[in-house]
Amino acid sequence: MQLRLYDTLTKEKRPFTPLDPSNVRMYVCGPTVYDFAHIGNARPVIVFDVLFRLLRHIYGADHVTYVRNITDVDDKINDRAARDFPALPLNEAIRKVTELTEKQFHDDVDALGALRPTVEPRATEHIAEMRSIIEKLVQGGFAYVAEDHVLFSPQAMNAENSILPRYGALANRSLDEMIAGARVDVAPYKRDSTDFVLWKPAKPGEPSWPSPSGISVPGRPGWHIECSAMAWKHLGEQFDIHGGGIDLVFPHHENELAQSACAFHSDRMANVWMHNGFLQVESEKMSKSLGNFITIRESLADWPGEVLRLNMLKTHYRSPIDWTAKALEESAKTLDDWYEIAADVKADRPSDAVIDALSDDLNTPQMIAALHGLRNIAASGSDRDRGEFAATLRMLGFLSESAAEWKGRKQQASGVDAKQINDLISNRTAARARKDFKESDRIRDELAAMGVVIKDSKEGTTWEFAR
RNA sequence: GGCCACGUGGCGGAGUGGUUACGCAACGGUCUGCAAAACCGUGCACUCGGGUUCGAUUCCCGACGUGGCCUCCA
Repeated sequence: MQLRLYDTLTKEKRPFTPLDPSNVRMYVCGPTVYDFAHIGNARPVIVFDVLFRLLRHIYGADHVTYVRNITDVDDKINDRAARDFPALPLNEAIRKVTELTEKQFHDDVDALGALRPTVEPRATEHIAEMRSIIEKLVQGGFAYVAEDHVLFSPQAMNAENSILPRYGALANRSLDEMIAGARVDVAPYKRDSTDFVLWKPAKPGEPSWPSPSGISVPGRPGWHIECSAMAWKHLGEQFDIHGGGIDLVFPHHENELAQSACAFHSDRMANVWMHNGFLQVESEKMSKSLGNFITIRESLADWPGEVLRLNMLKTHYRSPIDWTAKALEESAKTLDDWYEIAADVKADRPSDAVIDALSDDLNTPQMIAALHGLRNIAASGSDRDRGEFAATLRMLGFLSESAAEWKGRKQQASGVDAKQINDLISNRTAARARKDFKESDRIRDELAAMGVVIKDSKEGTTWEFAR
């Protein structure tokens, strides 16, 4: 089935045609590394990992380039560095914060079953590219220097009657609306309220670099220019897919698009703009003030990463998702079942039904329905059926452990001694053999109190942990 | 205030102009000393009001409700 993707810019689902099938290129906005990533940050990581895997399946693993940046220059990083490492010079403190946070982020997303992107560029290593784009924008008349800042002018962009896209097209709003809706104080050096910063002077002690466009004092980049620079360096002037959270549509992606299109005199930056919906926790917006702020790290203490992964995919990526304990329990139960059936099976080839579901704009709920179908066939079918089920799950980033490892996690988490359980079960079996059902039921209750569920079958008694 | 998205059965959640989503829970059955597990089966739906249509949960208009963006945010 032909891959179809929904494009935020044109607001339609349409067939995906790569610019170059031998090198399909995708850029996704990554983390700003100043603290543990939260469960909301996990959504784009998982969603675009699934897309990455699908593209690799369709075009070949060596023919997809996935770039996810790391933003390591930001006020929040500076604040954190000053707070956590007050004794160090700021630059050193910043490096400590970004290195530590980057490691945390990698550990977390690895646990979620996400493949590492092809390239993970850091903003601070692309200052030259940023300066180069800024110079182009100033020379082209789209940006100007004012009080040691460089500002981009959306008005100038829209005044030019050429192939350039209209500023505001991605967020679907006009410049007039933005001017009318401006609610922040406009900096005095801006010509228009809609102008945004490409480069600004650094405060003393902050990380800084030589400025572009003849500005004599050192400075630092604005937020949006980073992504334009990193995408250009690693994917070229135009590429196939640009992704991120829906909250990035405006202003971040609108501005990125404007910068790149104007700098390269291009009608587009990416062919498809994809945005994942927001995540709520137990029907409430996640926020520090509500106290329902959940980090990936905290979630991983309660659930295997694959449970979080499956849970995330139960909802279509563009819809809002309500993150609840109930849903997680359900996901855990589903994975227990899948592990039992397929974890120790030799993988065959992935199922077309699942590829087809994903090819329809990443319809992961449909994909899961297809997985349930494969599961039922595998449970009573041939080794080949189980091989197909296993291969499909592995392609999607599941079944990274053996069935024993998976089961062992729960035992470990419960702190219960396996030998003690087996002894109790032996005693119960003996009691049942002499028809002492009062005693056998007592033992069963005792095990239940430990969170152990008994399963009797013709072959004997097995047990597992209840959730 | 402006812009946008969404409103499906007890819960989660796809999809479709006329025909089964899927999963969890529930209920019935098989099995069992009784249960659990497993397996088989069953029921339950498309916010409201108009319109278009032979026919709308699906298209259009309106109302109500929920969420998002407009400011750092995945």
